[in-house]
Amino acid sequence: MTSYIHCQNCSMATLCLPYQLSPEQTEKLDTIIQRHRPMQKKDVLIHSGEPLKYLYAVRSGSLKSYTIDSQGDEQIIDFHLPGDLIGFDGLIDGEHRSFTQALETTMLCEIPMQSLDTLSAELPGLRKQLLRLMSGELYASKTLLGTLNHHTAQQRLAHFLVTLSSRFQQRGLSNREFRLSMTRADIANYLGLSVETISRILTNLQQEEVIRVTNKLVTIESLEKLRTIAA
Amino acid sequence: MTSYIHCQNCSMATLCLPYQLSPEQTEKLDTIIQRHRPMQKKDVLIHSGEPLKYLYAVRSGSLKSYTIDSQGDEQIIDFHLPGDLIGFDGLIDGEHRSFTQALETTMLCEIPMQSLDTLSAELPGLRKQLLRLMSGELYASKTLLGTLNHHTAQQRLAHFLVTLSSRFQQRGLSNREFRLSMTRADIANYLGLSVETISRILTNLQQEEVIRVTNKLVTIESLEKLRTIAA
DNA sequence: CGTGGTTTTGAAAGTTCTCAAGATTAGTGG
DNA sequence: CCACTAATCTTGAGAACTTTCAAAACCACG
Repeated sequence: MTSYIHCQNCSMATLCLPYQLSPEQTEKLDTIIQRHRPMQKKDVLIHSGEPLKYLYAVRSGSLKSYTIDSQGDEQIIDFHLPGDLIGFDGLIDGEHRSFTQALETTMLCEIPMQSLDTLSAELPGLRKQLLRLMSGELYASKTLLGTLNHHTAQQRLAHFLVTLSSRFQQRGLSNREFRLSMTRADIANYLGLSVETISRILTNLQQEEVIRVTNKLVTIESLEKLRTIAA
Repeated sequence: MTSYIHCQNCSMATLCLPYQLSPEQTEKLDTIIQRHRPMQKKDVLIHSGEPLKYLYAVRSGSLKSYTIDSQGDEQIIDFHLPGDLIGFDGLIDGEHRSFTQALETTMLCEIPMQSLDTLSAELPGLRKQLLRLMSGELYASKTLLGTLNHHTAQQRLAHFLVTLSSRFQQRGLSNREFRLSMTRADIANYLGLSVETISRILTNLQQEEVIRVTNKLVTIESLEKLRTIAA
Protein backbone atom coordinates (compact mmCIF):
# COMPACT_ATOMS: atom_id res chain seq x y z
CA MET A 1 0.00 0.00 0.00
CA THR A 2 1.50 3.31 -1.06
CA SER A 3 0.57 6.65 0.43
CA TYR A 4 -1.40 7.44 -2.71
CA ILE A 5 -5.04 8.16 -2.43
CA HIS A 6 -7.46 5.45 -3.42
CA CYS A 7 -11.24 5.25 -3.44
CA GLN A 8 -10.86 2.49 -0.87
CA ASN A 9 -9.43 4.85 1.72
CA CYS A 10 -11.00 8.13 0.64
CA SER A 11 -13.03 9.80 3.34
CA MET A 12 -15.36 11.27 0.73
CA ALA A 13 -16.26 7.86 -0.69
CA THR A 14 -19.76 7.80 0.78
CA LEU A 15 -20.63 11.07 -0.93
CA CYS A 16 -18.98 10.10 -4.18
CA LEU A 17 -19.20 7.33 -6.76
CA PRO A 18 -18.23 4.42 -4.48
CA TYR A 19 -21.38 4.80 -2.40
CA GLN A 20 -23.28 1.51 -2.77
CA LEU A 21 -20.27 -0.37 -4.19
CA SER A 22 -18.68 -3.37 -2.51
CA PRO A 23 -14.98 -3.20 -1.61
CA GLU A 24 -14.13 -5.26 -4.70
CA GLN A 25 -16.22 -3.03 -6.93
CA THR A 26 -14.71 0.07 -5.39
CA GLU A 27 -11.28 -1.29 -6.19
CA LYS A 28 -12.35 -1.75 -9.80
CA LEU A 29 -13.57 1.81 -9.91
CA ASP A 30 -10.32 2.98 -8.41
CA THR A 31 -8.31 1.53 -11.26
CA ILE A 32 -9.93 3.84 -13.81
CA ILE A 33 -9.54 6.95 -11.68
CA GLN A 34 -6.54 9.19 -12.03
CA ARG A 35 -5.23 11.90 -9.79
CA HIS A 36 -5.23 15.41 -11.18
CA ARG A 37 -2.39 17.83 -10.56
CA PRO A 38 -3.06 20.08 -7.54
CA MET A 39 -4.74 23.34 -8.42
CA GLN A 40 -3.93 26.73 -6.96
CA LYS A 41 -6.40 29.51 -6.23
CA LYS A 42 -7.72 31.03 -9.48
CA ASP A 43 -6.50 28.13 -11.65
CA VAL A 44 -9.14 27.20 -14.19
CA LEU A 45 -9.95 23.49 -14.37
CA ILE A 46 -12.56 23.56 -17.11
CA HIS A 47 -13.20 25.98 -19.93
CA SER A 48 -16.68 26.16 -21.39
CA GLY A 49 -16.77 24.53 -24.80
CA GLU A 50 -14.01 22.02 -24.15
CA PRO A 51 -14.80 18.39 -24.93
CA LEU A 52 -15.87 16.49 -21.86
CA LYS A 53 -13.35 13.71 -21.43
CA TYR A 54 -13.35 13.49 -17.67
CA LEU A 55 -15.61 14.00 -14.74
CA TYR A 56 -13.83 15.40 -11.72
CA ALA A 57 -14.35 14.59 -8.07
CA VAL A 58 -13.25 17.11 -5.48
CA ARG A 59 -10.93 15.60 -2.89
CA SER A 60 -10.11 18.75 -0.96
CA GLY A 61 -10.50 22.47 -1.46
CA SER A 62 -13.32 24.11 -3.37
CA LEU A 63 -14.23 25.54 -6.75
CA LYS A 64 -16.85 27.65 -8.44
CA SER A 65 -18.58 27.00 -11.77
CA TYR A 66 -19.83 29.86 -13.90
CA THR A 67 -20.91 30.85 -17.36
CA ILE A 68 -20.04 34.06 -19.14
CA ASP A 69 -23.05 36.02 -20.38
CA SER A 70 -23.37 38.11 -23.52
CA GLN A 71 -21.97 41.14 -21.74
CA GLY A 72 -18.93 39.20 -20.62
CA ASP A 73 -20.05 38.95 -17.02
CA GLU A 74 -19.69 35.89 -14.83
CA GLN A 75 -22.80 34.06 -13.72
CA ILE A 76 -21.89 31.73 -10.90
CA ILE A 77 -24.03 28.63 -10.90
CA ASP A 78 -22.35 26.36 -8.39
CA PHE A 79 -19.85 26.01 -5.59
CA HIS A 80 -18.14 22.62 -5.32
CA LEU A 81 -16.99 21.06 -2.06
CA PRO A 82 -15.08 17.84 -1.38
CA GLY A 83 -17.03 14.79 -2.53
CA ASP A 84 -18.83 16.71 -5.28
CA LEU A 85 -18.64 15.59 -8.88
CA ILE A 86 -18.05 18.15 -11.58
CA GLY A 87 -19.02 17.97 -15.22
CA PHE A 88 -22.56 16.63 -15.34
CA ASP A 89 -23.87 19.58 -17.29
CA GLY A 90 -21.74 18.63 -20.27
CA LEU A 91 -23.20 15.20 -20.87
CA ILE A 92 -25.83 16.57 -23.25
CA ASP A 93 -23.45 16.86 -26.13
CA GLY A 94 -20.06 15.98 -24.69
CA GLU A 95 -18.96 19.57 -24.25
CA HIS A 96 -18.54 21.39 -20.98
CA ARG A 97 -21.12 24.10 -20.55
CA SER A 98 -19.40 26.21 -17.96
CA PHE A 99 -16.07 27.29 -16.56
CA THR A 100 -14.77 25.88 -13.30
CA GLN A 101 -12.16 27.65 -11.24
CA ALA A 102 -10.44 26.81 -7.95
CA LEU A 103 -11.27 29.07 -5.01
CA GLU A 104 -8.28 27.79 -3.04
CA THR A 105 -5.66 25.05 -3.24
CA THR A 106 -7.64 22.07 -4.47
CA MET A 107 -7.07 18.37 -5.10
CA LEU A 108 -9.11 16.46 -7.64
CA CYS A 109 -9.68 12.97 -8.98
CA GLU A 110 -10.04 12.63 -12.72
CA ILE A 111 -12.55 10.09 -14.01
CA PRO A 112 -12.38 9.19 -17.72
CA MET A 113 -15.93 9.37 -18.97
CA GLN A 114 -15.55 6.49 -21.36
CA SER A 115 -14.19 4.06 -18.79
CA LEU A 116 -16.88 5.16 -16.40
CA ASP A 117 -19.57 4.33 -18.92
CA THR A 118 -18.06 0.93 -19.63
CA LEU A 119 -17.81 0.15 -15.95
CA SER A 120 -21.34 1.31 -15.26
CA ALA A 121 -22.68 -1.31 -17.66
CA GLU A 122 -21.23 -3.88 -15.35
CA LEU A 123 -22.03 -2.34 -11.96
CA PRO A 124 -25.69 -1.53 -11.23
CA GLY A 125 -24.65 0.26 -8.05
CA LEU A 126 -22.48 2.61 -10.04
CA ARG A 127 -25.27 3.35 -12.51
CA LYS A 128 -27.59 4.04 -9.66
CA GLN A 129 -25.15 6.32 -7.91
CA LEU A 130 -24.46 8.27 -11.09
CA LEU A 131 -28.17 8.89 -11.47
CA ARG A 132 -28.47 9.70 -7.78
CA LEU A 133 -25.71 12.28 -7.95
CA MET A 134 -27.17 13.96 -11.01
CA SER A 135 -30.61 13.84 -9.53
CA GLY A 136 -29.28 15.42 -6.35
CA GLU A 137 -27.68 18.21 -8.29
CA LEU A 138 -30.88 18.71 -10.24
CA TYR A 139 -32.86 18.83 -7.04
CA ALA A 140 -30.47 21.31 -5.45
CA SER A 141 -30.62 23.47 -8.53
CA LYS A 142 -34.41 23.50 -8.60
CA THR A 143 -34.66 24.13 -4.90
CA LEU A 144 -32.31 27.04 -5.29
CA LEU A 145 -34.43 28.31 -8.13
CA GLY A 146 -37.48 28.28 -5.89
CA THR A 147 -35.56 29.96 -3.12
CA LEU A 148 -34.22 32.75 -5.26
CA ASN A 149 -37.51 33.28 -6.99
CA HIS A 150 -39.71 33.69 -4.01
CA HIS A 151 -37.56 34.97 -1.21
CA THR A 152 -36.06 38.21 0.01
CA ALA A 153 -32.36 38.96 0.08
CA GLN A 154 -32.12 38.01 3.74
CA GLN A 155 -33.91 34.72 3.17
CA ARG A 156 -31.65 33.91 0.24
CA LEU A 157 -28.48 34.49 2.18
CA ALA A 158 -29.81 32.57 5.17
CA HIS A 159 -30.69 29.69 2.85
CA PHE A 160 -27.19 29.81 1.41
CA LEU A 161 -25.61 29.60 4.85
CA VAL A 162 -27.93 26.82 6.02
CA THR A 163 -27.16 24.80 2.89
CA LEU A 164 -23.42 25.32 3.31
CA SER A 165 -23.70 24.34 6.94
CA SER A 166 -25.38 21.04 6.17
CA ARG A 167 -22.97 20.32 3.33
CA PHE A 168 -20.05 20.78 5.71
CA GLN A 169 -21.76 18.54 8.22
CA GLN A 170 -22.22 15.81 5.60
CA ARG A 171 -18.49 16.03 5.07
CA GLY A 172 -17.69 15.46 8.72
CA LEU A 173 -16.86 19.10 9.38
CA SER A 174 -18.44 21.55 11.78
CA ASN A 175 -21.85 22.84 10.80
CA ARG A 176 -21.49 25.70 13.26
CA GLU A 177 -18.25 27.24 12.12
CA PHE A 178 -16.71 27.28 8.69
CA ARG A 179 -14.61 29.34 6.30
CA LEU A 180 -16.11 30.88 3.19
CA SER A 181 -13.65 30.19 0.40
CA MET A 182 -15.59 32.45 -1.94
CA THR A 183 -15.66 36.26 -1.83
CA ARG A 184 -18.74 38.29 -0.95
CA ALA A 185 -18.91 39.19 -4.63
CA ASP A 186 -19.11 35.49 -5.51
CA ILE A 187 -21.93 34.96 -3.04
CA ALA A 188 -23.74 38.02 -4.34
CA ASN A 189 -23.41 36.84 -7.90
CA TYR A 190 -24.61 33.35 -7.01
CA LEU A 191 -27.65 34.66 -5.16
CA GLY A 192 -28.49 37.36 -7.66
CA LEU A 193 -27.81 40.20 -5.25
CA SER A 194 -25.29 43.03 -5.01
CA VAL A 195 -22.13 42.83 -2.92
CA GLU A 196 -23.36 45.67 -0.77
CA THR A 197 -26.56 43.83 0.06
CA ILE A 198 -24.63 40.74 1.12
CA SER A 199 -22.43 42.84 3.34
CA ARG A 200 -25.37 44.65 4.91
CA ILE A 201 -27.28 41.44 5.60
CA LEU A 202 -24.27 39.77 7.16
CA THR A 203 -24.00 42.77 9.45
CA ASN A 204 -27.71 42.56 10.28
CA LEU A 205 -27.59 38.85 11.02
CA GLN A 206 -24.67 39.54 13.29
CA GLN A 207 -26.52 42.30 15.14
CA GLU A 208 -29.45 39.94 15.61
CA GLU A 209 -26.97 37.43 17.07
CA VAL A 210 -27.77 34.75 14.52
CA ILE A 211 -24.23 34.49 13.21
CA ARG A 212 -20.82 35.94 13.85
CA VAL A 213 -18.59 36.88 10.93
CA THR A 214 -14.87 37.53 11.05
CA ASN A 215 -13.57 38.04 7.56
CA LYS A 216 -14.08 34.69 5.86
CA LEU A 217 -14.94 32.81 9.03
CA VAL A 218 -18.61 32.30 9.78
CA THR A 219 -19.86 31.10 13.15
CA ILE A 220 -23.51 30.20 13.36
CA GLU A 221 -24.77 31.16 16.80
CA SER A 222 -28.29 29.92 16.30
CA LEU A 223 -28.83 27.47 13.49
CA GLU A 224 -32.45 27.37 14.50
CA LYS A 225 -32.94 31.09 14.01
CA LEU A 226 -31.07 30.91 10.74
CA ARG A 227 -33.34 28.14 9.49
CA THR A 228 -36.39 30.12 10.52
CA ILE A 229 -35.16 33.11 8.55
CA ALA A 230 -34.36 30.94 5.55
CA ALA A 231 -37.78 29.28 5.46
CA MET B 1 -50.19 -3.42 -36.08
CA THR B 2 -52.81 -1.98 -33.79
CA SER B 3 -53.61 1.69 -33.51
CA TYR B 4 -51.86 1.78 -30.18
CA ILE B 5 -48.96 4.08 -29.68
CA HIS B 6 -45.49 2.60 -29.74
CA CYS B 7 -42.04 4.08 -29.40
CA GLN B 8 -41.42 2.89 -32.94
CA ASN B 9 -44.01 5.25 -34.38
CA CYS B 10 -43.93 8.03 -31.81
CA SER B 11 -43.13 11.42 -33.27
CA MET B 12 -41.42 12.45 -30.05
CA ALA B 13 -38.97 9.54 -30.18
CA THR B 14 -35.97 11.68 -31.12
CA LEU B 15 -36.46 13.88 -28.06
CA CYS B 16 -37.16 10.97 -25.78
CA LEU B 17 -35.49 7.75 -24.67
CA PRO B 18 -35.30 6.03 -28.09
CA TYR B 19 -32.87 8.63 -29.44
CA GLN B 20 -29.70 6.71 -30.35
CA LEU B 21 -31.43 3.31 -30.22
CA SER B 22 -31.69 1.00 -33.21
CA PRO B 23 -35.17 -0.09 -34.33
CA GLU B 24 -34.69 -3.43 -32.58
CA GLN B 25 -33.55 -1.76 -29.40
CA THR B 26 -36.44 0.68 -29.57
CA GLU B 27 -38.80 -2.24 -29.81
CA LYS B 28 -37.27 -3.71 -26.69
CA LEU B 29 -37.73 -0.43 -24.89
CA ASP B 30 -41.31 -0.28 -26.07
CA THR B 31 -42.16 -3.57 -24.39
CA ILE B 32 -41.47 -2.17 -20.94
CA ILE B 33 -43.42 1.04 -21.52
CA GLN B 34 -47.06 1.33 -20.54
CA ARG B 35 -49.66 3.86 -21.50
CA HIS B 36 -51.04 6.01 -18.71
CA ARG B 37 -54.70 6.96 -18.50
CA PRO B 38 -55.40 10.32 -20.15
CA MET B 39 -55.24 13.24 -17.77
CA GLN B 40 -57.59 16.18 -17.65
CA LYS B 41 -56.69 19.75 -16.80
CA LYS B 42 -55.81 20.10 -13.10
CA ASP B 43 -55.43 16.35 -12.58
CA VAL B 44 -52.39 15.65 -10.44
CA LEU B 45 -50.01 13.02 -11.81
CA ILE B 46 -47.42 13.01 -9.06
CA HIS B 47 -47.59 13.94 -5.42
CA SER B 48 -44.41 14.97 -3.67
CA GLY B 49 -43.24 12.24 -1.32
CA GLU B 50 -44.68 9.34 -3.31
CA PRO B 51 -42.30 6.50 -4.10
CA LEU B 52 -40.84 6.85 -7.57
CA LYS B 53 -41.92 3.75 -9.44
CA TYR B 54 -42.23 5.23 -12.89
CA LEU B 55 -40.76 7.90 -15.03
CA TYR B 56 -43.29 9.55 -17.31
CA ALA B 57 -42.86 10.74 -20.86
CA VAL B 58 -45.21 13.36 -22.19
CA ARG B 59 -46.92 12.32 -25.43
CA SER B 60 -49.23 15.27 -25.83
CA GLY B 61 -50.46 18.14 -23.72
CA SER B 62 -48.45 19.83 -20.99
CA LEU B 63 -47.90 19.86 -17.24
CA LYS B 64 -46.31 21.91 -14.52
CA SER B 65 -44.13 20.70 -11.66
CA TYR B 66 -44.04 22.53 -8.38
CA THR B 67 -43.14 22.27 -4.74
CA ILE B 68 -45.11 23.64 -1.81
CA ASP B 69 -43.14 25.93 0.47
CA SER B 70 -43.43 26.32 4.23
CA GLN B 71 -46.20 28.88 3.83
CA GLY B 72 -48.18 26.51 1.64
CA ASP B 73 -47.47 28.40 -1.56
CA GLU B 74 -46.70 26.80 -4.91
CA GLN B 75 -43.23 27.22 -6.36
CA ILE B 76 -43.34 26.23 -10.00
CA ILE B 77 -40.07 24.73 -11.12
CA ASP B 78 -40.85 23.34 -14.55
CA PHE B 79 -43.23 23.18 -17.46
CA HIS B 80 -43.29 19.91 -19.37
CA LEU B 81 -44.00 19.60 -23.09
CA PRO B 82 -44.35 16.53 -25.32
CA GLY B 83 -41.15 14.50 -25.42
CA ASP B 84 -40.09 15.59 -21.93
CA LEU B 85 -39.38 13.05 -19.24
CA ILE B 86 -40.74 13.61 -15.76
CA GLY B 87 -39.41 12.29 -12.49
CA PHE B 88 -35.64 12.75 -12.59
CA ASP B 89 -35.53 14.78 -9.42
CA GLY B 90 -36.70 11.79 -7.41
CA LEU B 91 -33.83 9.46 -8.22
CA ILE B 92 -31.84 10.64 -5.21
CA ASP B 93 -33.78 8.57 -2.76
CA GLY B 94 -36.57 7.02 -4.81
CA GLU B 95 -39.17 9.56 -3.76
CA HIS B 96 -40.71 12.22 -5.92
CA ARG B 97 -39.64 15.67 -4.82
CA SER B 98 -42.37 17.71 -6.39
CA PHE B 99 -45.97 17.72 -7.53
CA THR B 100 -46.88 17.47 -11.20
CA GLN B 101 -50.21 18.62 -12.54
CA ALA B 102 -51.73 18.66 -16.03
CA LEU B 103 -52.29 22.08 -17.57
CA GLU B 104 -54.61 20.65 -20.21
CA THR B 105 -55.71 17.26 -21.51
CA THR B 106 -52.52 15.25 -21.52
CA MET B 107 -51.33 11.82 -22.64
CA LEU B 108 -48.41 10.09 -21.00
CA CYS B 109 -46.23 7.03 -21.27
CA GLU B 110 -45.34 5.26 -18.04
CA ILE B 111 -41.86 3.81 -17.72
CA PRO B 112 -41.21 1.41 -14.84
CA MET B 113 -37.98 2.56 -13.26
CA GLN B 114 -36.78 -0.91 -12.43
CA SER B 115 -37.21 -2.30 -15.93
CA LEU B 116 -35.55 0.80 -17.29
CA ASP B 117 -32.51 0.23 -15.13
CA THR B 118 -32.29 -3.40 -16.13
CA LEU B 119 -32.58 -2.53 -19.79
CA SER B 120 -30.02 0.24 -19.51
CA ALA B 121 -27.40 -2.28 -18.37
CA GLU B 122 -27.83 -3.92 -21.74
CA LEU B 123 -28.14 -0.87 -23.97
CA PRO B 124 -25.32 1.68 -23.87
CA GLY B 125 -27.36 4.03 -26.03
CA LEU B 126 -30.13 4.04 -23.47
CA ARG B 127 -27.69 4.75 -20.64
CA LYS B 128 -26.23 7.57 -22.61
CA GLN B 129 -29.59 9.07 -23.45
CA LEU B 130 -30.72 8.89 -19.83
CA LEU B 131 -27.64 10.83 -18.82
CA ARG B 132 -28.14 13.24 -21.72
CA LEU B 133 -31.70 13.97 -20.73
CA MET B 134 -30.81 14.57 -17.12
CA SER B 135 -27.85 16.65 -18.12
CA GLY B 136 -30.07 18.69 -20.40
CA GLU B 137 -32.51 19.33 -17.63
CA LEU B 138 -29.66 20.26 -15.34
CA TYR B 139 -28.30 22.64 -17.91
CA ALA B 140 -31.68 24.23 -18.50
CA SER B 141 -32.17 24.63 -14.80
CA LYS B 142 -28.79 26.29 -14.31
CA THR B 143 -29.23 28.53 -17.30
CA LEU B 144 -32.56 29.62 -15.93
CA LEU B 145 -30.91 30.28 -12.61
CA GLY B 146 -28.43 32.58 -14.29
CA THR B 147 -31.18 34.27 -16.23
CA LEU B 148 -33.37 34.92 -13.24
CA ASN B 149 -30.47 36.02 -11.11
CA HIS B 150 -29.01 38.61 -13.36
CA HIS B 151 -31.81 39.92 -15.51
CA THR B 152 -34.71 42.34 -15.34
CA ALA B 153 -38.34 41.33 -15.45
CA GLN B 154 -38.53 42.10 -19.17
CA GLN B 155 -35.44 40.05 -19.91
CA ARG B 156 -36.77 37.13 -17.91
CA LEU B 157 -40.07 37.04 -19.71
CA ALA B 158 -38.37 37.44 -23.08
CA HIS B 159 -36.09 34.55 -22.20
CA PHE B 160 -39.09 32.48 -21.23
CA LEU B 161 -40.78 33.13 -24.57
CA VAL B 162 -37.63 32.48 -26.58
CA THR B 163 -37.09 29.20 -24.76
CA LEU B 164 -40.68 28.13 -25.31
CA SER B 165 -40.41 29.09 -28.95
CA SER B 166 -37.39 26.90 -29.54
CA ARG B 167 -38.91 24.03 -27.59
CA PHE B 168 -41.97 24.16 -29.80
CA GLN B 169 -39.73 24.25 -32.86
CA GLN B 170 -37.83 21.16 -31.65
CA ARG B 171 -41.21 19.45 -31.48
CA GLY B 172 -42.06 20.28 -35.07
CA LEU B 173 -44.47 23.07 -34.17
CA SER B 174 -44.39 26.72 -35.04
CA ASN B 175 -41.80 28.79 -33.24
CA ARG B 176 -43.65 31.96 -34.19
CA GLU B 177 -47.10 31.27 -32.87
CA PHE B 178 -48.14 29.10 -29.96
CA ARG B 179 -50.63 28.76 -27.18
CA LEU B 180 -49.64 29.24 -23.55
CA SER B 181 -51.23 26.39 -21.64
CA MET B 182 -50.22 27.96 -18.34
CA THR B 183 -51.83 31.03 -16.78
CA ARG B 184 -50.10 34.37 -16.31
CA ALA B 185 -49.93 33.53 -12.63
CA ASP B 186 -48.04 30.32 -13.44
CA ILE B 187 -45.56 32.24 -15.58
CA ALA B 188 -45.15 34.87 -12.88
CA ASN B 189 -44.53 32.23 -10.25
CA TYR B 190 -42.03 30.41 -12.45
CA LEU B 191 -40.09 33.58 -13.20
CA GLY B 192 -40.26 34.97 -9.69
CA LEU B 193 -42.36 37.97 -10.66
CA SER B 194 -45.87 39.17 -9.88
CA VAL B 195 -48.81 38.54 -12.17
CA GLU B 196 -49.20 42.26 -12.69
CA THR B 197 -45.63 42.58 -13.90
CA ILE B 198 -46.13 39.79 -16.42
CA SER B 199 -49.25 41.46 -17.71
CA ARG B 200 -47.58 44.86 -17.99
CA ILE B 201 -44.57 43.49 -19.82
CA LEU B 202 -46.69 41.54 -22.28
CA THR B 203 -48.48 44.80 -23.02
CA ASN B 204 -45.16 46.61 -23.46
CA LEU B 205 -43.73 43.98 -25.78
CA GLN B 206 -46.90 44.23 -27.80
CA GLN B 207 -46.65 48.01 -28.04
CA GLU B 208 -43.06 47.67 -29.18
CA GLU B 209 -44.31 45.25 -31.85
CA VAL B 210 -42.14 42.39 -30.67
CA ILE B 211 -45.05 40.05 -30.01
CA ARG B 212 -48.80 39.97 -30.32
CA VAL B 213 -50.88 38.44 -27.53
CA THR B 214 -54.51 37.39 -27.75
CA ASN B 215 -55.47 35.68 -24.53
CA LYS B 216 -53.40 32.51 -24.47
CA LEU B 217 -52.16 32.83 -28.02
CA VAL B 218 -48.73 34.35 -28.52
CA THR B 219 -47.46 35.45 -31.92
CA ILE B 220 -43.84 36.43 -32.12
CA GLU B 221 -43.51 39.25 -34.62
CA SER B 222 -39.76 39.60 -34.33
CA LEU B 223 -37.91 36.67 -32.86
CA GLU B 224 -34.74 38.62 -33.40
CA LYS B 225 -35.89 41.55 -31.27
CA LEU B 226 -37.13 39.14 -28.64
CA ARG B 227 -33.77 37.42 -28.52
CA THR B 228 -32.00 40.75 -28.21
CA ILE B 229 -34.20 41.70 -25.29
CA ALA B 230 -33.65 38.31 -23.66
CA ALA B 231 -29.85 38.47 -23.93
C1' DC C 1 5.08 48.53 4.34
C1' DG C 2 2.85 49.81 0.24
C1' DT C 3 -0.49 48.49 -3.26
C1' DG C 4 -4.55 46.24 -4.99
C1' DG C 5 -8.43 43.78 -4.03
C1' DT C 6 -12.16 43.18 -0.81
C1' DT C 7 -15.51 44.68 2.45
C1' DT C 8 -18.30 47.99 4.80
C1' DT C 9 -21.36 51.93 5.19
C1' DG C 10 -24.35 55.85 3.61
C1' DA C 11 -27.67 58.22 0.59
C1' DA C 12 -30.26 58.61 -3.59
C1' DA C 13 -32.50 56.28 -7.49
C1' DG C 14 -35.02 52.42 -9.72
C1' DT C 15 -37.49 48.40 -10.36
C1' DT C 16 -40.86 45.54 -8.93
C1' DC C 17 -44.42 44.57 -5.55
C1' DT C 18 -48.68 45.25 -3.19
C1' DC C 19 -53.16 46.84 -2.97
C1' DA C 20 -57.30 48.03 -5.29
C1' DA C 21 -60.60 48.02 -8.80
C1' DG C 22 -62.36 47.23 -13.26
C1' DA C 23 -62.49 44.41 -17.57
C1' DT C 24 -62.39 40.26 -19.84
C1' DT C 25 -62.67 35.34 -20.36
C1' DA C 26 -64.00 30.65 -19.36
C1' DG C 27 -66.95 27.44 -17.36
C1' DT C 28 -71.67 25.92 -15.67
C1' DG C 29 -76.34 25.19 -15.52
C1' DG C 30 -80.70 26.47 -17.07
C1' DC D 1 -77.73 29.22 -26.75
C1' DC D 2 -77.81 32.45 -23.20
C1' DA D 3 -77.05 34.08 -18.56
C1' DC D 4 -74.51 33.91 -14.60
C1' DT D 5 -70.54 33.18 -11.72
C1' DA D 6 -65.86 32.38 -10.85
C1' DA D 7 -61.45 32.83 -12.47
C1' DT D 8 -58.15 35.32 -14.97
C1' DC D 9 -56.17 39.37 -16.75
C1' DT D 10 -55.28 44.34 -17.07
C1' DT D 11 -54.31 48.93 -15.38
C1' DG D 12 -53.15 52.55 -11.94
C1' DA D 13 -50.85 54.53 -7.82
C1' DG D 14 -48.22 54.31 -3.76
C1' DA D 15 -44.97 51.50 -0.98
C1' DA D 16 -41.04 48.55 -0.34
C1' DC D 17 -36.93 46.44 -1.30
C1' DT D 18 -32.64 46.28 -3.56
C1' DT D 19 -29.43 48.57 -6.53
C1' DT D 20 -26.27 52.02 -7.84
C1' DC D 21 -22.93 55.37 -6.88
C1' DA D 22 -19.48 57.06 -3.82
C1' DA D 23 -16.08 56.85 -0.38
C1' DA D 24 -13.65 55.03 3.38
C1' DA D 25 -11.78 51.08 6.03
C1' DC D 26 -9.78 46.83 6.03
C1' DC D 27 -7.07 42.81 4.68
C1' DA D 28 -3.64 40.16 2.13
C1' DC D 29 0.22 39.51 -0.59
C1' DG D 30 4.61 40.51 -2.47
